[in-house]
Amino acid sequence: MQDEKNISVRVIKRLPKYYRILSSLQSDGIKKISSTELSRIFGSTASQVRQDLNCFGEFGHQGLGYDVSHLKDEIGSILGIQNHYKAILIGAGNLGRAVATRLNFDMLGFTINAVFDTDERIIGSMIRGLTVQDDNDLEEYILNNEVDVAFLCIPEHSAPTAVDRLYHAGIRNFWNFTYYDIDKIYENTIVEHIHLTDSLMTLCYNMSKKN
Amino acid sequence: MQDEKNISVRVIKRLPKYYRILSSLQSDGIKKISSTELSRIFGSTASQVRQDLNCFGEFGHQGLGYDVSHLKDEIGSILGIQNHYKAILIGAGNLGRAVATRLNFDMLGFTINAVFDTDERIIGSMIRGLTVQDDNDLEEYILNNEVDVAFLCIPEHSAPTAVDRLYHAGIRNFWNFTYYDIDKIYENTIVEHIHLTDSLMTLCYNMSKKN
DNA sequence: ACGGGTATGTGAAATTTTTAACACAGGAGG
DNA sequence: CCTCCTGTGTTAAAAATTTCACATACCCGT
Repeated sequence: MQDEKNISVRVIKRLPKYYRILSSLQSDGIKKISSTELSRIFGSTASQVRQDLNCFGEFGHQGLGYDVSHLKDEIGSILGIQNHYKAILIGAGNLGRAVATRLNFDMLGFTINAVFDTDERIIGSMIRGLTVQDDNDLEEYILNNEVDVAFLCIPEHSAPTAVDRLYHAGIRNFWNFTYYDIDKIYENTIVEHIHLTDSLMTLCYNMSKKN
Repeated sequence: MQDEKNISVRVIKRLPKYYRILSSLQSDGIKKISSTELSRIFGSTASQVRQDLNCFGEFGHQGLGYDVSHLKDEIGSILGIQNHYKAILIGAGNLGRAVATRLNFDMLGFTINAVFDTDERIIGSMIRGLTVQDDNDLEEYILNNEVDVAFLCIPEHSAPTAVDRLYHAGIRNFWNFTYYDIDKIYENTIVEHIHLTDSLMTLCYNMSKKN
């Protein structure tokens, strides 16, 4: 691919939204779109759209705009969703189940191949066609199966122990719903966070400011 | 409070993390902290910490640092967590239950006062001491009870209808787990999003880049 | 009471990010 | 085949954000 060194985090964070919008346009049967129109849907400026896309190559046709389908595929490719990384879900409580059932992973570059929990009442039950396994069997599973990433849907207090086990079993990539600062503690990890309470506090601020 | 006009979104988004860190320090019995030490925990620079805090006033003591407890309270006050906004939860599936049970709302400026769902198998069941109500009774509830904000934990396709009903019943603030662009469509709304797939795609990108 | 050491508050510089401006490629129409 | 028009790619300016640097305030020990 192009030289990927100088792409800012800011641009990367916008790519999924472009991808989402383009998918939607594609479903609606729209073939072409201009940066102006795309920026209107996105909620930004045409300049920014062109600037963003040009980080990765020239995808448009002058005087004509962008081919929706092609641009979607290009962005998908930049994001790496063709990879189908193998994930395991740690924690099969409400959050774990919500994550597993809500997202269409096949379209997102991931597949969940196993689910683990410590709660004996949950172990053995089914989630999306997978049997919830005993947390004690985690290391053995990782040893015998390729695992690229762990989705951490466990309570806050379980995070340190769980991460330590996962890390020592060789896992380096995490989708983390807890506030435990993995990449501060362990070398060479890639971590993406979902911070629910941070989001809620931001909402709180905005509501308070309004009144 | 101070003049709150020129505070950037960037600064606001960092406040919850400061609050979280300070709470943790307080639990550990730490009374004072310097901007340098705080920045180390946060993962930023001492300058940024001081710059951020000075947006809202002078909370530190020169040569001494910041009083953990006092600073925490100040930031909490800026975020408005003393407000205890009245929330209703729309959708009592896995995600709704996860949100309701996982977060300690009392410490976050919110209380969930009612839960609604459309699924007859779920209606009548309990979540955190609340009985899940029939979605059809939504408007009546809002008419008779003060409601500040709705937490949208419903499937993607239900969002347009649900938001339309909520908006017309008078709700203007949303914590939105769907991709439905409320503030693009309805005037005068405050919306905070949790975009799960966007986060996952960012993770995908970072993993792909690494290899 | 006084001097040394520490860490804030702050204004200015450096950097990053966004926006504006425009030359020009490519298609459509005459 | 030529001209007009649309909308990209790109360079330059503007705005925002982060970092630097330092004067100054305050505590502490002597």
